[in-house]
Amino acid sequence: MAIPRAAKTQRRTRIQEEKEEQILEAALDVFSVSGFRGSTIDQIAEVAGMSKPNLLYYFRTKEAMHRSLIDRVLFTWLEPLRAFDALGNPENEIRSYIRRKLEMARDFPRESRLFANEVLQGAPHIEDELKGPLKELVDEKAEVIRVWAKAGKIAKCDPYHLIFSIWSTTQHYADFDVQVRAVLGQGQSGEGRFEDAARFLEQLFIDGLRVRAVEPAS
Amino acid sequence: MAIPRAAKTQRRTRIQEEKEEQILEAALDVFSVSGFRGSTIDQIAEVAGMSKPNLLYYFRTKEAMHRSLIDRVLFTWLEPLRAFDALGNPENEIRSYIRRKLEMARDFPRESRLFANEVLQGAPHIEDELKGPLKELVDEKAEVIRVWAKAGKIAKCDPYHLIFSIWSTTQHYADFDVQVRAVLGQGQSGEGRFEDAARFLEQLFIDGLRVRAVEPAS
DNA sequence: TGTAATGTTTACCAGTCGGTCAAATTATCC
DNA sequence: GGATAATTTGACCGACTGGTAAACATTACA
Repeated sequence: MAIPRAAKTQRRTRIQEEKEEQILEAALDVFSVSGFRGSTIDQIAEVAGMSKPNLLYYFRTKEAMHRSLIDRVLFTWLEPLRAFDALGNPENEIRSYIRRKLEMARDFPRESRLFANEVLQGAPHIEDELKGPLKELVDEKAEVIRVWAKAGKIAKCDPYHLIFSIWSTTQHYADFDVQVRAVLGQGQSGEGRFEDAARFLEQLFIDGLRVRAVEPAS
Repeated sequence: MAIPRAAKTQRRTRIQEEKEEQILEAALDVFSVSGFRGSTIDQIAEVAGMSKPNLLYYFRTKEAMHRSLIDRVLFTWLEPLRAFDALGNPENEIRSYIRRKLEMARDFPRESRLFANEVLQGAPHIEDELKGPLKELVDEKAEVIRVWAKAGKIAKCDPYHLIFSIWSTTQHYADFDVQVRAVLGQGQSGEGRFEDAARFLEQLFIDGLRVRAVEPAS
């Protein structure tokens, strides 16, 4: 009859898969620009090309759409950090991490902005994820870096702030894209800026973390 | 009689000054958290402790309030970059710039988030400022850095991306404060993280930009 | 092919949004 | 103290908000 709201059945219809995909795609468009509060279901419906009640047939509330989107994107988003390998060569690992994060900023800017908006506005919907899975993953990788530093493979440094600085510098090119373009001017607005950024950041972090041959006596 | 909307008289009343101050203070609170679209006049009115029509007596529209806030804050915000001195010692200048930006992130996080929200959402209200005054200032300082690099005082690097990286790493501690706290955990949530960040970033940038004693032959 | 489940839409609701208006209150200045 | 200008407020407006109800259309499947 009428009542069953999408997910009541055990198996998901082809239509359900397609439409939910379509909706989340549109939701990503809208939420990533305006944040949760600033976005409206009508906007998302229009981008998705369907009526508002139809959206609400697949996701009962605006919050459910947002939640669903966050869940789906978060895992992928942490992939580069997860790939950080304790057994690899430190310089290579750091270089790879920077490159991967930068590629994600280039290829998935909406995902980056979705999180940026959320965190910027106090992370009201993802506090648990930050304090749980995210913190655990960072703790684990920070320990790896700490060991590297202790073994003299890279310079002594605070591993947490190292991770923060890689996050911020790379995501900057997605989150603050408008500003970057404005400052670089029309000429540099192709994808070349990502190449330049990669070159600069790799140099900065590799040289910045290289162990000084001779420490000045203190 | 009724009509005169605040600024019609030549001289501004004491009350006008006070109330406008009070309103902008509240507006900063609200806009910096929710962005323009996500904020409501009612919220601002409540924080400011006055009625909505009273707010609209001083600022005709929500947009006018936002505009006014941006204008007032932008100048201050660029102060550290403006202080960047072409005649100073490169290492000292960079170190000072990092420290000043970090202090601003610590002392004026709302201002940082106000801009972050705005830029993140496509900078619909400050596009002109970005392409005009901001770009000009950055161009000027980038030239300074370029000359330093050419003279061998710091490593060869793209000055624009250097500036971007200093912006992003420092402002990260204001804009993504919730995330930083979540990852560092309760223990590190005092102001100590700014000290640690300063130490790390100064090391990273100074060592990362120091001219290599011997360049490997290429 | 029939029919039950699934999918879609129109019309609508109560609450909120930005903003106006006129009346009431307060400050200012002679 | 009174006239005049400045300030403040409650009541209100039309547009928009998230969300619902029920009728209608389509699909899957026996």
